[in-house]
Amino acid sequence: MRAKQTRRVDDALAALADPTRRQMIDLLRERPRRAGELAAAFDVSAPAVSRHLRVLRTRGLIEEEPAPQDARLRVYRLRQKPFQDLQAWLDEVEGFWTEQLDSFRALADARGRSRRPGGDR
Amino acid sequence: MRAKQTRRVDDALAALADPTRRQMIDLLRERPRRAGELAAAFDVSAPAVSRHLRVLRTRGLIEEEPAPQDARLRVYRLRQKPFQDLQAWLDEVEGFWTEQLDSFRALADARGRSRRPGGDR
DNA sequence: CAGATATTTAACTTGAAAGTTAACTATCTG
DNA sequence: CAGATAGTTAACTTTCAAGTTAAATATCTG
Repeated sequence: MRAKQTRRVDDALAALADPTRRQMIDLLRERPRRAGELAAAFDVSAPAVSRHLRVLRTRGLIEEEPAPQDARLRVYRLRQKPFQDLQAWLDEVEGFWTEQLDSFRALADARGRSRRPGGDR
Repeated sequence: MRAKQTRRVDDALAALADPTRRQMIDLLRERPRRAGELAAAFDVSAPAVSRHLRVLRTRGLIEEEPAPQDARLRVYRLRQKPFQDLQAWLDEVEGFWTEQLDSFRALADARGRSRRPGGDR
């Protein structure tokens, strides 16, 4: 039913697992940027940055296009879809609290959260 | 000043990077579960599951408490905060499209998106 | 054309992550 | 108490991600 979506969420999460890539997203969130701009922002070598960008691209989080004025430069920008997918997944997870917590937390609070009169399960 | 929040988002993303852990969240989303229940759901050994749970716990995504009736059992449940933090971060990222894309894309489209025809994407 | 610039690919090293089996701890049950 | 059950920790192996430097590719500039 949602195997493909699940796959995309996993892709996005895998891509975002590395803090450097996470920060790259934060930079690209402000505006599209060239590879060199990003490389300057992080204290790692250019090849390392290049590989991070490749990961982000193959996982679908960003897209690349050559800069119009100078074809040596490559400009990277965010793609929307994976972030939408992530949000959709998080909304599902949030259901845990909106659906269940009402009844559950009411019960938990009622019994003081650490005591154990038989309640759940 | 959101260094601490950034840290938490990185923690959450690191914890969710592994697809097995991602699926564990999906199971815990339905209801709190024991370690053994989760182990049964995944085709890996119990120690492997135990370690995944530890990662999820130390990164703050779940919490553990002994089951009331049988202290051998440990019940794991989702914690809300990291997911809220993630959503907050995603909302920031989404700003890219709502704030900037309007003007940016309008401009890009207006000038034909690049000097070359066709190749794009 | 020669040299500089931007970025990627290649080749390699290293550290950590994830899996395994075996052993340990704690708790329950007859 | 003896044995079973639930789960974790220990010790080890293997795979892989991320970093590095060096070389390659492509494009711009004088």
